Amino acid sequence: MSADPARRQRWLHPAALADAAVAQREIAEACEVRDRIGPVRMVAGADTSMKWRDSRGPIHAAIAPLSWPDRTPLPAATITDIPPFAYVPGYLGFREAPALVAAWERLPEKPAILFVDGHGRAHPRRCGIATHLGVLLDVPTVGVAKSILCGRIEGELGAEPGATAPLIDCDEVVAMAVRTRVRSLPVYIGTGHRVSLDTAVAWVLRLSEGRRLPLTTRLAHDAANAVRRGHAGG
DNA sequence: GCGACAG
DNA sequence: ATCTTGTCGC
Repeated sequence: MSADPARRQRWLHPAALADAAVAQREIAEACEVRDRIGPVRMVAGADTSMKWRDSRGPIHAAIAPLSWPDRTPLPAATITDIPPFAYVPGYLGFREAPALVAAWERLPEKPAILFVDGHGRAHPRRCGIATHLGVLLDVPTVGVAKSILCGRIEGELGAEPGATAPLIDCDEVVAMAVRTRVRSLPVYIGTGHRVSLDTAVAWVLRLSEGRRLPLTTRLAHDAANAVRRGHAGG
């Protein structure tokens, strides 16, 4: 898609953890922080679901599309896969991206922007799962995370919906803490790939609809859970 | 060395 | 991420 097969293989299935860190730095280098988005007639959310305390069991991935601007949910593309290893903070992409890439390939039509559950550049090596997936697919992605992996909020975050405060790591703005709903914890929005930070925040706000998480995330979460519950032993 | 740590 | 029940508020 965006790289030669050998490099792509290392970006998706690194041989060891040390190779994974190298791959993440390469992906971060390939990541584009400026807007490069086509006509938006469809957007989508990406999420995975798994059994409680079974970090090595099967993961169920879903990509849930939504027509734009009418916001009509379209059939989700799903797949069940066995992750290569248990969850390790900082390496989420290697665990979930293979299944999400497979789900993406099952979509009859490709969305213009993909909203991913997790961070974009707000990662120690600037390679959260949103960036990881975006570069692999060469698709515009936005990271929507519910908690911080690294960095700290600069200043005070207002209480009104729409209020923002930068998330800074090593003197670099890596994401925005955004209040999407009154009296709710903030959400951390970041560039995944080919979407600027301002554009990412604007899109999440217009998809929030008075809830903490954007509609795309909610639909993907529901679709992934539905697959898990319909799965043997789910 | 110790604590922190997306999903 | 995940389980489960209840409770509070618009």
